[in-house]
Amino acid sequence: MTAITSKPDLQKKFRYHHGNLREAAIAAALEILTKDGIAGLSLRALAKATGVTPTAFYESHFGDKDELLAAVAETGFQRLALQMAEDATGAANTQTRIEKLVTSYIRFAQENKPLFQLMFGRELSDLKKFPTLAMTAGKSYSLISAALSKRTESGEDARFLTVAIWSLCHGLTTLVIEEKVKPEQFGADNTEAFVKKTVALFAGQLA
Amino acid sequence: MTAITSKPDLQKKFRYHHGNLREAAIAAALEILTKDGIAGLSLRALAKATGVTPTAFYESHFGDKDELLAAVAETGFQRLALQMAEDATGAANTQTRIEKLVTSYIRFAQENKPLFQLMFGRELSDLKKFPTLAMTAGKSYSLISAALSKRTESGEDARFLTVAIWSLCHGLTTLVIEEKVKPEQFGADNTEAFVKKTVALFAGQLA
DNA sequence: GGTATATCTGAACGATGCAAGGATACTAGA
DNA sequence: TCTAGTATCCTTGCATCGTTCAGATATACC
Repeated sequence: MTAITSKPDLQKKFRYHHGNLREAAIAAALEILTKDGIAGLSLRALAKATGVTPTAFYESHFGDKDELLAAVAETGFQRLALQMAEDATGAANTQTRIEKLVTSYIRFAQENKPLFQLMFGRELSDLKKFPTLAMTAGKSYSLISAALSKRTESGEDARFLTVAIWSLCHGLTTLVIEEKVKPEQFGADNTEAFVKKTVALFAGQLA
Repeated sequence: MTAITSKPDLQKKFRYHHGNLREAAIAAALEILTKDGIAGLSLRALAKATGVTPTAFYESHFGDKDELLAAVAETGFQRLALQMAEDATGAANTQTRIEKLVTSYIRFAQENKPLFQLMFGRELSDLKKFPTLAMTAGKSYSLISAALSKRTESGEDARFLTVAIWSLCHGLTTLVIEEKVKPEQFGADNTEAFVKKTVALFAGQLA
């Protein structure tokens, strides 16, 4: 855990009855998520956690349960981008930078499985309804893209490589999380070694 | 569509009231799935479609709704493996065979989006509960694996390459389906061209 | 034909997301 | 400081969901 969320006295600017229910709801949702998974994340459970009635979230803060989930997912994307940026600092060259980014991505998914499932789940599928979410979600994509743009001059090739690496990264992560692929199948002792070996396949394109 | 399922008179071996409700339920579920998505696939809707009471599925055919979903997903995996095998027949070499397999995978997901979402969704996450499903799901993996084993002698490297390609394949598919990545970003006119370009990255390892 | 068993029905329970209208506490203007 | 206005929250209630349980019914077997 090591809750990143600061104490429940966030901004008390708009403090009426509860005092910033929106932020409290998101924080409580993240806790429930790690404890009981997506299935346990009901509005009633959330209401009990925040000391409020199940219908208190409507109209004022979230128009919908999906809007709430979108807000939670958005903080998830922010954390992911943050962690990736941190883990990739001080990378010697493009290749090791990509390695670190991908490894960080997988680690985040493993340590925050339900949150990751929510972020890429089906309930938030139509991004037209959540434009802010779509923007935030693009941050981790931008990190990979930025790492490549240093080496590849042609915009065309850079975009191609970005999507390819980002696909491989996301695919491996998903398959590992859902246990469709087990680490034994990697042909390597651990995930990190596999990632290194995989990224090495792109080495020719990175130089 | 083009229902692969043969007429509703499957095996009438165990025909009691309805006559092979299990197969009828799966067939109806596939129809509802393509029409209304996973959200519309309720036991009550399924009951109405098969002319039966919502509780008729329990005990005798499926112990659970998840068991029903698992059965539906299993036929999905069967169809996927079948389509991939068909699409990859007559491939000149390993590389084009991989290309065709990956392209077929993506096409299946695009043409059967809700089914694909169910197959790799979160509700069937713990495969320990559905051992048959896990086996069937491995078929498409085996196709890629088999395509590679012709060229790579070392089992170690073959497994590594299989997971890498299968990850890239699944990742791209997922991102495209959930519209996290749009075809414009491919740097290519269509999906097929992108796949070819991507697989070409592995070319050095395939020869 | 009679009995056992597999299969299906009917009613009901608890939980869910959500809509509508009333209550309450905060803010702002006088 | 008092009052009006509004944002926030509560209460009640509805439709739907998966699921359980007791009983009805059709099929299979002898």
